Amino acid sequence: MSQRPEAADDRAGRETPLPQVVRARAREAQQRPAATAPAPADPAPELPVARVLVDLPLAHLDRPFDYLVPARMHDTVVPGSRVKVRFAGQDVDGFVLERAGASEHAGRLSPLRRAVSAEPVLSPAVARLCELVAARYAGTRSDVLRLAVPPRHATTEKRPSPAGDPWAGDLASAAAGWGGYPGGPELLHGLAGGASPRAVWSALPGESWPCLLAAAAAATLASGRGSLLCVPDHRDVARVDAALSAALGTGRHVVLTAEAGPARRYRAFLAVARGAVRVVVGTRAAAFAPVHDLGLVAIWDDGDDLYAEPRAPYPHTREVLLLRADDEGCAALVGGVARTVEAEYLLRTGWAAELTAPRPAVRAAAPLVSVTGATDRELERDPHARTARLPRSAFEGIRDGLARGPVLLQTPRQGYATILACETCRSPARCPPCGGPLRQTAAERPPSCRWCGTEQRSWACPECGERGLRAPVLGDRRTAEELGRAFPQVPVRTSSGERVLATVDPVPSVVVATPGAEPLVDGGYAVVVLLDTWLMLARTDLRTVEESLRRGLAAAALARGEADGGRVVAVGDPAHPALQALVRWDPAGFARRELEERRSAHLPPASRLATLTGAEADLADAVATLRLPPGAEVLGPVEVPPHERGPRQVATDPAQMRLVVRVPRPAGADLSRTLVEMQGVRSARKLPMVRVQVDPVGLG
DNA sequence: ATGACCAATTGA
DNA sequence: CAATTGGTCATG
Repeated sequence: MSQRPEAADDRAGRETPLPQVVRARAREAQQRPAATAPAPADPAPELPVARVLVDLPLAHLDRPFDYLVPARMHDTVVPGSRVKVRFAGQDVDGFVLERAGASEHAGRLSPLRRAVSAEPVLSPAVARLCELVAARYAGTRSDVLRLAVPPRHATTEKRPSPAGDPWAGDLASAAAGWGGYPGGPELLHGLAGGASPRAVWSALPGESWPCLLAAAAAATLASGRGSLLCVPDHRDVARVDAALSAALGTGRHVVLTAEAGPARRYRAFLAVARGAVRVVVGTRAAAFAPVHDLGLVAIWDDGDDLYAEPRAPYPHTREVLLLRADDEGCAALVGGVARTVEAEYLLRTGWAAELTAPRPAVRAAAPLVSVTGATDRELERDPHARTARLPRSAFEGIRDGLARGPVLLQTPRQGYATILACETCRSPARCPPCGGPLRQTAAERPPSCRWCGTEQRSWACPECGERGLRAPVLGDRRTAEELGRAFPQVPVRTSSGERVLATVDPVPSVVVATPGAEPLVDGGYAVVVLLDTWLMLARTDLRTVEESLRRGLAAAALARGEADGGRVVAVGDPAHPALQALVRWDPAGFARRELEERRSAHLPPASRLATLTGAEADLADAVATLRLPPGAEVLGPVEVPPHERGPRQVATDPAQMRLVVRVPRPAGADLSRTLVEMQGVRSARKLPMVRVQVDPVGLG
């Protein structure tokens, strides 16, 4: 520990300069008594070699290293356990991949420094999965391992996991809900019989999908196999948790989320790793859960952006689960009310089968959807509507719905609320120099750009030439206040951000919610109003149209069916394809068209794409060393928009630039391989790293 | 990362 | 000539 200041002194030249070799010897001599070298290794009698994956951030060291297992660690050092080893002069953490009788390595092996515990936290299947994910996303196994294995909690490890009989799934009680889907009962029987079907499931609006997921898990359990169910957030986890308790009884499944806190999280993880439970529900971190005898992976609403992991190498939960299904040969279920283009691609390639209800059943379960334009002329007719800034038909819809039950208003998130738009054509107002959104900061000031701060005194709409601006949406609180004045006889509540309501009572009331925060209501909403959809639909990147439809469908699916009087009013452009898909309740058709567009635009999932981010010179250098497969294109570099940059840039930092590399989908593995190779070379040569993201979610 | 080694470069 | 710097390589 005392070497560091001395080394600094050496560099500062306070001592008489000595030849480097002499200095190194001197330091070594000082170090030897301090570092209590363990007694000369007395290797384990059997399998004395441990293959260890060392936790290092360096791309070129992403491979196993062999160590000698001292005899006293023989029982503790099991495959998948944690160890500490000496590597390049420092103590580092590692996982034991396997024990071996001999090493390929020619040199002498160092002994393991310490066996941390005998708990096999990294199963062979998960170790393979980490390798596959690292390869797919051009990252390192140690980065993926940080996502896959939760931090150790020693106290929890000492306690045994409650062991029950993990088997005996009950198929009969759960089968009912799947009867509404042709192929559904067959899916369940396949799972119960040990088969591994793969399906993209378009759930009916209002479907009690947690029960169907639980039924699938129960069927899989009946075949002696485990299940892994991923859902977007902890509200959904709670619903599936309850459904699993109903289907399996208590103690047969476990909840795995990061929110639970380190002790509870590790406790649940250990129960799975030890095979005490074989059914897991959780959020994106659960995708790596070491479920024994995995028979089924399932993901609900795979278009939710919560599935995009924000830490390197930025894997997507759906892709992790699909890699796993391929590797472990288990069943896969990709379900949702909406359908992502990636799910559509699974159908197109024949990887999965389609599981959809017949058209009449969809019609019967879906609410009646209408679209209304938001013209000021309509607003003027009704003073109440004007106060709430609602089109008249939406206002009337709310009034009509309140006579029959609760009404839901979905408003864009608060972040959207301050963006200005053209008064005439509703195009979002953007800053001419940088393209950032314009906003009004104070009533007396001219509008300014949120990215570069430039004030715009003489803005004119590039679409229609008009000069008028309007603040299109009020925040959800303000909307709620104004609705409260318009409908004083009913309660008005909000659900958004920090205060999300899980449910509301099935009585007349108004609920204002942001996307993803809509409360559930028993029996469904009488009316659902989607406010200002044009605002969300006008955002720049390609994903947002699909995303808007997904959110619209999710809210609309909470309304009663048409036969029960369920109505949905969407405020926006009736000609917009996303709103037409909503009116027809045709998420599959929309996904098909969207996939076709992506294909012709050479965008994922029809192509595989990676972004490289860094200083311009480093990018040029990096891309020059790539061995790109045939058909590859390099686009850019362009400057990274200010709002996407990391926190606080020093003025002297070179501008962050981004370029895009794109290849046909079959060459995706080649692209990832050459990116890994490039990162390895850069890391070994101590060159500045460039950030690599394969198929990033929010491109644009 | 850290450290070792080698070759080219600098300095008196 | 020695000392320094910079690139490359290995780390078990």
